[in-house]
Amino acid sequence: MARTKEFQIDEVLDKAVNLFWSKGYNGISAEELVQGLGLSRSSLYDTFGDKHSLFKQALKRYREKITGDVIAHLDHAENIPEAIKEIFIWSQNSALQATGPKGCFMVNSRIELAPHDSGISDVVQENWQALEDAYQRAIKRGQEKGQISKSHNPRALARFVLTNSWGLSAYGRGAADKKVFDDIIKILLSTLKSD
Amino acid sequence: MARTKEFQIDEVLDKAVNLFWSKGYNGISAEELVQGLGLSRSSLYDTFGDKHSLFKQALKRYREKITGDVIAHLDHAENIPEAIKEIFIWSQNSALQATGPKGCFMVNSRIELAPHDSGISDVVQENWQALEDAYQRAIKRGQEKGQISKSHNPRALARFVLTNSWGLSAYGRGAADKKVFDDIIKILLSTLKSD
DNA sequence: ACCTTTACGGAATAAATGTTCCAGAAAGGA
DNA sequence: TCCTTTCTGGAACATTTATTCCGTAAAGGT
Repeated sequence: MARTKEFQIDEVLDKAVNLFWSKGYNGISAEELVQGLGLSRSSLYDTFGDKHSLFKQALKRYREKITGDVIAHLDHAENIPEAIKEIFIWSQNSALQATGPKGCFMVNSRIELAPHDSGISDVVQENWQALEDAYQRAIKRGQEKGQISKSHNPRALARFVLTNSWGLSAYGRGAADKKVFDDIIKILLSTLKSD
Repeated sequence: MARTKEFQIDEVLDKAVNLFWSKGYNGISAEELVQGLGLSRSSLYDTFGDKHSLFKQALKRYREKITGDVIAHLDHAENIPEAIKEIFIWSQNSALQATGPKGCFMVNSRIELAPHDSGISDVVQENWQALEDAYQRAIKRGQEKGQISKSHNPRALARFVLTNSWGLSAYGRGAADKKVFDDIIKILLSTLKSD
């Protein structure tokens, strides 16, 4: 055997997620990545391949960690409207905090790269579908429990919730007003419950 | 007097809008701009300044033409829910067409640049505010006419509509399913009308 | 017809970007 | 302890990028 790596792959990948999430694929340079990730150029290329390959791995890591958590939250929820509200509040908090990357890494990547990069588009597409399915399952259970209106089918409502989530992700990427989040969350929940 | 320009500034700006809208600020090179705009490098820099300045002018042009049209449409509308529906159908059509830039140039720019570029952020911010105000005016008239539910105030509903519009803009930037647009439009309009 | 002003085309430039390469050092097994 | 493996730091590379410069040509007013 030989020398072992001086870094944890997942830790570096988490840093890569934050860097790409914050500045985008084209917005960050190889030099900034080397600085931000804290390992040498050669280790970076040996371990993760080129910039595009690193980006894709970071995107997949986000899919597992962040999106995975949201899906788990929905799948374990008892009170569905409350669970959805919590997800939106979480998004609101991250938008209003001074530090940390803004918006949603998947939405950002879809907008920056999806039209011209089918490899990235595939990852982003799977992420939307997984979320749509998770919302759909949760909303269906919510309807069976009488927590959510049955005036629209679960699939359509899932897409509706997700569209609002994406809209707020885009909004939260710029100067954001808490009142806008409050308004959206309030109306969205009243739409889910009404009937 | 001296020689006159061989191009129309606004025509070039329209082309610049399409190029930046399609590939983003960092995604397009100066070389591609020269090719796509059809004028020489020196004319380009003499007339519009550097790349960043050209981008800002393109963004402002979009604000006048595209956003301006939407606001005018809302301000002249008699049937408000119908007018809103038309705007969303227009967005749907552009997303489903094979050609042409996808999504909304303002949303794209907010996501790519707003967090790190205050000059661009200002333009994007003004665009959101102008649209929010226009939706607010229209929805207020709709409520007075009995076309729109009064269970939420016009400002909150305006923000809600705009968030859905932005969510669909992000969605429409990748592979888009007509059924998703149909679902969102249907639920959004039923939310506006219900009481 | 001339002269001033300004657009034009393209070469030229300096900086930044993504990537590779190499020599040395460190780790662990034999 | 030695040897093999492979990680590491940094120099080096080719390419691309954004921008400037300059000689030439064209337009319009006098």
